[in-house]
Amino acid sequence: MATSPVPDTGRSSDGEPARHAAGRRRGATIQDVAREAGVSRAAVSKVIRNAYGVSDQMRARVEAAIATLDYRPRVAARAMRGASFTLGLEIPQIGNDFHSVIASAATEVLAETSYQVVIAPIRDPQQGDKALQSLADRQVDGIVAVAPLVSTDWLDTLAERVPLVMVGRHDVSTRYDTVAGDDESGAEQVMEHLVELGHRRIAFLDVDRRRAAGKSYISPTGRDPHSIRRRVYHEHMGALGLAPLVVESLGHMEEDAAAAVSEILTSGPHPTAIFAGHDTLAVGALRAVAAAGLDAEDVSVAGFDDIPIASHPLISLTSVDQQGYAMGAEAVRLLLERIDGRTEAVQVQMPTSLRVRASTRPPRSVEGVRPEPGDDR
Amino acid sequence: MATSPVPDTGRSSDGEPARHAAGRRRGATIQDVAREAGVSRAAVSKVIRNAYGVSDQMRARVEAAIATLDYRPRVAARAMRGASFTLGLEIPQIGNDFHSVIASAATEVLAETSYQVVIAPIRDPQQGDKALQSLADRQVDGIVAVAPLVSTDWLDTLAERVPLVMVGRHDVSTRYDTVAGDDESGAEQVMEHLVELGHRRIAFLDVDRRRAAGKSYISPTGRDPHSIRRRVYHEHMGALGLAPLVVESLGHMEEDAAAAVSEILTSGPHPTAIFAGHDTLAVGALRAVAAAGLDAEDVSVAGFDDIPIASHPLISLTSVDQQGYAMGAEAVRLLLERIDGRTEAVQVQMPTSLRVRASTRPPRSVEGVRPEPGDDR
DNA sequence: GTGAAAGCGCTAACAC
DNA sequence: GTGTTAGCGCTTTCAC
Repeated sequence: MATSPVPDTGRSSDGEPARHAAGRRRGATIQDVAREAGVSRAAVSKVIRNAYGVSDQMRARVEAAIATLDYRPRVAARAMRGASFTLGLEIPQIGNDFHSVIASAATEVLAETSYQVVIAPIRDPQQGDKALQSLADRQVDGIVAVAPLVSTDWLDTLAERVPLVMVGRHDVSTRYDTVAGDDESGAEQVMEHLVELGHRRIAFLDVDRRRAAGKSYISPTGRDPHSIRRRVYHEHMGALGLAPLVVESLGHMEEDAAAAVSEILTSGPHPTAIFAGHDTLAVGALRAVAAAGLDAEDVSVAGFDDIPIASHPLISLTSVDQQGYAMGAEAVRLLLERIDGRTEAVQVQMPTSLRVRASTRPPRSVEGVRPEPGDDR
Repeated sequence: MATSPVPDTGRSSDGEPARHAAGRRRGATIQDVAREAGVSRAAVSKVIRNAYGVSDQMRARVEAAIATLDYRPRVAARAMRGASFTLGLEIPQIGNDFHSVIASAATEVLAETSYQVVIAPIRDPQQGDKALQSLADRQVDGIVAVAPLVSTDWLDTLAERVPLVMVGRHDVSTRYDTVAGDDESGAEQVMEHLVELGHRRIAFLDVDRRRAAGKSYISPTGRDPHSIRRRVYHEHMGALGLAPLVVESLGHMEEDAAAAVSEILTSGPHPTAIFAGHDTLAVGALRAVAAAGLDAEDVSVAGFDDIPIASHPLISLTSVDQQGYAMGAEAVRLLLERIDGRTEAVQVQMPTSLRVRASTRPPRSVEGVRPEPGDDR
């Protein structure tokens, strides 16, 4: 491993510096190092890979040469024969706090290994397959993807080529692993909480997936987190004899949700509580509620994921904690296991717990049980 | 470009499927495609690169073969000869909203080109050089980095190897471009605003950079955004004959800032206003203020960057908008220009404007001019 | 323990 | 217009 903190000139000891078309200097190659150290290329390769069969003396010479030339192995060249020592992380939206938490966890776990992470954002939700595919083209040694909008068959095929772990999918595949929250029980907790507070006109805020996904909309298997949360909502409403009301946002962004909620708040009687499909939508809902001059007693809002801002005292959003950080860490751990040879598929489900905060209150009209306005941090 | 949405088996038409050590199937190669189409490898290469000199007939045959085999060029192999068609984006912290905005912008601009983006998070602020270096090792065709903690010399040397654009640095290098906000005027606007409201005990909330950076602390050139903001703060306080008070957070995270601010709020007389070095710190400060049961008339808070949550009515943070999205887009544009051959360095400075919101109020003790509590969205 | 040789999959000259 | 050739920098047998 090179140690010099400054990239060197890459000038090999015995010749002119290699240059690229645009006059760019190229770094030293394994050949240069071998020459400098007076050994063969293979010997250098062994040293940098920590492989078996190098004498201490040779190792020292090679390491000195590496330091002198500030040699750095080209990942592309290594990837052609062996591994790239790179793991790909695919997240649907950069800037989504829940995804960020997962990414942070992954990055941190990987910091203890010799793997690098590259994050590939999906530029277009319809193109989840493209993004995953391009990660595979990049010859990463494994992929963690967060809830991509692709079919299980497609993933199965991809998994034949590269070790794969999915976060936020409940698929039971034999070829890749999954890590997901217990969406069923999480959603139940939300509904029970709202009902207990006395709410009856409860809306579910979801993304209009058909429009968000566009033409290549993947048929809902019913096993994705949002379908489950929505189904549980419907079941509870049905069981109580209440009329369901689904509010559909045009996208996953806060402003999309705010716009959708604004609309229902200004047109006639509105729900007294909103169960949002995830926290970013919930925060957008809060935006609309506050902008309309209303508060939690007019319209309570609950979310899912317990993103960091949810616990902010000024936001204080009731949400379902599904341990995003642990999910990300676990996903990476599973991936490393897979790279290491495991072939049986594993499904992990994280327990959920409801964090009750100030965004959910008994509706103004009802004499319900006052919750303690406790903030859990 | 292959069009089949599903990765195929990669079985070449005339032989057994290539397999990897771990029994992983490998995809078709350019050789397989050439065989299938009955042409040479070079011909296939020309077709996929859209290069000059291919007859329509041959192009059709090749494209059919590509589709049949679901051929996908290996990025690693391409990178060894030509370009990787990948741009690297280096952001200091995944999950920081300002960085996310920049990353989104970059991703969006690149979506219109044939370039892919990979994001490399810095796992350790002390290791900005490592992260950049590893992006270079990955043979990306260019790099956009957000305010890495490295010296200009180091960047100059790196820039000899790969096209480079820095965001949030005011360096004037001859070898790489910079895009930065007008930190000087932005900070002035904040200070003038706070003073005009009647504040006199104004604190500056900054990250304790020496501790955050650790041993490899890069000497402050004074040209980085935070040094400038802090200097302007000191200048204003000095000009008014006021005693400066710098509150130092242990890190860039919201909770670090909240902890630091909590401390000064509970120990004796506290400032009536806090100018935070960036919005994440400001949101953390608001957390501490709210947790202490105080509001904007007790302690006003202003930030820098105008991250999306700042405009949330429940947060309503006064902040300096430096057009993060435009910065990200501009950085990518400059990088593409550089890849295209430009060699003169360019420095872009974005204008700033203060978004006054509810988090800054006249101090309770003062009869100042009430600002309009306008929220700008 | 060490080195020579054979590729990995692709592109860029240069022949034809 | 099309095919042939020579590598890019690395890893990996397999002799020595």
